[in-house]
Amino acid sequence: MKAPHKPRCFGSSQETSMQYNFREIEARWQSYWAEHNTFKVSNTSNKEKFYALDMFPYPSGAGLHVGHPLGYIASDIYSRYKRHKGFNVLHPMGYDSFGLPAEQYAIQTGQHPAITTEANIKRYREQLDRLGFSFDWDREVRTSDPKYYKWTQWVFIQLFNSWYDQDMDKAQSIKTLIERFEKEGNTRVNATCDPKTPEFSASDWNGFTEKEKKKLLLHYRLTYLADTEVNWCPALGTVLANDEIVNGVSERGGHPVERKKMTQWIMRITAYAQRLLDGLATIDWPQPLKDAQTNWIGRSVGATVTFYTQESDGASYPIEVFTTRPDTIFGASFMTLAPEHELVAKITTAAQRSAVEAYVKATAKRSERDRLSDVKTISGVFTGAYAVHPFSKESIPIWIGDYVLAGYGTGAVMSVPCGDQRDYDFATHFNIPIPNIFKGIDISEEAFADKENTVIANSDFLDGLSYEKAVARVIEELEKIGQGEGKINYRLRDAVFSRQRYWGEPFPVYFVDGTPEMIAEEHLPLHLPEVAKYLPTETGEPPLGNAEVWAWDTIKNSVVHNDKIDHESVFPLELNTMPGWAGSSQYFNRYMDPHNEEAIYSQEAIQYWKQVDLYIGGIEHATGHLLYSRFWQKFLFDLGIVPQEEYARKLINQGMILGTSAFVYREKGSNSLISLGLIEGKEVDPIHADVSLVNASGELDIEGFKKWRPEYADAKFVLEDGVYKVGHEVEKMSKSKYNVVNPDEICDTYGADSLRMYEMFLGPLEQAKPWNTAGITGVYGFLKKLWKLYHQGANGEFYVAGDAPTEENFRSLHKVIKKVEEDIENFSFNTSVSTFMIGVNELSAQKCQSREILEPLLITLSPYAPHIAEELWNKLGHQESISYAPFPEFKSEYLVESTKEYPISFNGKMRFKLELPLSMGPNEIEEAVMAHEKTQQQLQGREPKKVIIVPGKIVNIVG
RNA sequence: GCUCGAGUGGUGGAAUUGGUAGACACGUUGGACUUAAAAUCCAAUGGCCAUUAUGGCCGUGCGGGUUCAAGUCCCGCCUCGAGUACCA
Repeated sequence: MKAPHKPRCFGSSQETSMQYNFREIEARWQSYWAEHNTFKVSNTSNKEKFYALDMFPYPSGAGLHVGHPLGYIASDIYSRYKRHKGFNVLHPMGYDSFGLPAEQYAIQTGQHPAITTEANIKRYREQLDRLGFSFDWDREVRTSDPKYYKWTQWVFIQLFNSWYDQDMDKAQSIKTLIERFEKEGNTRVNATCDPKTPEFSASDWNGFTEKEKKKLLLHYRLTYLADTEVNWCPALGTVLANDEIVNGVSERGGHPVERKKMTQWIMRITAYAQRLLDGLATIDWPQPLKDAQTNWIGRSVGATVTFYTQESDGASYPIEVFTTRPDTIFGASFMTLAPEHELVAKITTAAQRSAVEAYVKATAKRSERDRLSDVKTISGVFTGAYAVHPFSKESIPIWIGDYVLAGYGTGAVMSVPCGDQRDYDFATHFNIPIPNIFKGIDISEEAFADKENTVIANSDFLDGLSYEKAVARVIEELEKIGQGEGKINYRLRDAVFSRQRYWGEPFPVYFVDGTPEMIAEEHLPLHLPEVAKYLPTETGEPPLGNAEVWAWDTIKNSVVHNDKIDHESVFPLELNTMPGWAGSSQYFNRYMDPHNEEAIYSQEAIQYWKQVDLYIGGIEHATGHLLYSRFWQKFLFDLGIVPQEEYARKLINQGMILGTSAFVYREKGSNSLISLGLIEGKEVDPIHADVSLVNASGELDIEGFKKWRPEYADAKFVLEDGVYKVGHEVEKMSKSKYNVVNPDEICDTYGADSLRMYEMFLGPLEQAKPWNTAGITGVYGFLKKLWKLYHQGANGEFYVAGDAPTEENFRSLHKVIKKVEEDIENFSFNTSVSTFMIGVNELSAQKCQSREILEPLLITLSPYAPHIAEELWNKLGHQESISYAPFPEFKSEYLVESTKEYPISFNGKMRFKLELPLSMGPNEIEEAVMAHEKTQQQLQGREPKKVIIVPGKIVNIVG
């Protein structure tokens, strides 16, 4: 046996204070902050408040990868900066801890989702703690905590007890509605309600049974029960929202989705459509996000028009249509109904009946997905019925076609083939006439849909009018004959709020004789019960149907065991649970007063914090959480319990950090893996290789790969230059793509400060950018350099010089202060990291070890690299944390730098270079340049121009 | 199809809003230190030409335009990415 090797590296085994020992420093300051409650924040302070919020995470079992903390780092830098600027900063964190993965895991293993969730949260917390965030953990919330979901249930009850008064344009207590019904019925009530609500008088109302009244009130409540066609996913055993479906399959798992009728709780978000739209103008959110919400709400202005069917057997039915082009009404040569339209069966003639029925059946069979993917094929069938044109009184045929959607507008359209391409294609296909109502426009090839250049013709009283005038005129005429009115239509649908899942908030609802009742507020929360299994029951009821303890005793006001029901006042509870967005729709307000058991939050707390000043999170929530939470906030505003109608003043969407995946290439039909350079001309399948098995030059650790993937243990590796080279591709960072980089490992190797700075350095916050571990050595080197600059001697003792810094030292420092402050204010964190590197390089070259320079430099640096800043701050003799030290003020006198040459240009198409002494200040330069300019201008007989000096830059001349 | 966003070295990206394009970093190359490696430090690094230094020309997806001056503004294209999808 040989003697054991000497240690490879002397430096690391003999650590002195010379080394930048980030592991020890970071661990020490993290526990210091925790012990001293450094970031605990009070609701009473003389300071100005600032609220910086992150989208709270779902604690998944995979833990954090380096992409997750990007937004948290940015908000933490901003929070720390604001503390230095003297603000009282609320910077909380919590967990969106209800969700499907924990439930799926429970189904597979039988382990309660709460246990999984708890374990995941613990791991998340450990990972977050290592990054040195300045969260106030005393304010942590978890959506799955009964103390929290009590208030989610509470908001639900408030929604149930409210209706939307369009005259007041706000939500009102349902009691006010009942009073009006008792006095005057519903004919004069202008509410957002079910369009199929019948009209009734006061005496009608007073004559209704309690059950009938309750049923009618559901037409008005802001959350209501209704039978709806929903997206049912058999594999997950649950209903999905539209935004949980991607390309016709479930977002999670990719399972097929079908249509199914179910009784569901629904949120009447459509009541707030206009306010959700208007509010966007008042908030500083990214334009693409605003656009996404605007499109989602989909406001369109037009008119409703009622056509009556031609009388047959003494019956004539009204068909209401919505159109954005009422001006083209004289061009309507047919009508089209959605196949699901309720009048289809009534108006179809005997001769057409079999054809129509066959068509309706055929379309019902086609899944939503087929219908969407096959938009080119034109299909439809004639009903045999005719409608009477409201003005020309001509008969126009009524067709059905699947290009008309039952779910939008009224499910029926007046078809104007000359003005709409879909109507045009339909008319051409079925040989329906295409009358032209546009002056001087050729419609022989395609429809003319341009509003701007429209002059109406062949249209009776609309002839010669422009689009705008014609619209106004035709609406006037329609109202005269009672067959239509101006109308604004929204694409936004009411949001289904029920999920057939276990791991979510239970509804505080029980049923008496089939009608829903709310559990009294003082008995909240209604706890999630234990169940034997997490799947739907044999009878197809949601998982809560498996609970033994699951009915509400109205006498004792408590949940009872099903088998202990011994009197008649025990009623079944709602078995659905709330969707993921329930808990996330008000958590930002709860952080203001998270332990309050009397109220959702105290008025003192919300009046102090008011609203979020900075919200950072991903754009993927544009039409989900970020829309629903605005809806809840507006509702809570109507109730008078929040002071702001919009909860987040400014929002930033951080871009995703992408992973770099590695691939090996297997030749088709063989078990040989071919190196990247040799695959050309061969048919190969790319196979993901774990990125940890690849070195910086893209060479694969073959033995490691064989161990990791035993099925390739016997594979033949075809090498180039003696090594196996992998291919690379940038993809979303994900466990399944084996490209995940763990922040813990980065912290071990380079430290949290390096990780924080590097994540910022990678690129602009809003932009997607690939992770590259190799690049972190840049910022790591910077921190080491800074450390070394203030340590000297054989043992590397901490050292600062007491003597006054030079002008040059100050210049370097103040450049950093100015730029970093500007960059933080503009959220350009990437460029400020460069600024630090330049600054420290300069100071290092100047051999500046001055205390007077180091102190302000550390405060400037501390938002980015809090641990090293805190350590050096402490070595300077400060007893208090650096976190609240005032941000240094930048002094402009240090920034005046004169360059030697000033190119001067002006209209004479000439260019001069002026030599000026370096010592000149801006005023002197301006004078000198003006004097020069004057001479030149006068030589050419022109008026002199104003000269603007930009310090350190070129001379500007403005006319 | 529609809406939005983006195209700058080998790579990630700077450019104070029209004013010396390529800051800073990675990577690469060369050098110093070392038995060697690591670490550290120094130098070079958009392309082409010239070279004794000074230098010259081209260059921000493509084609035009405005301007003394354009990565930046205007017009017309091309490519890529994201979202949305028969919305009457």
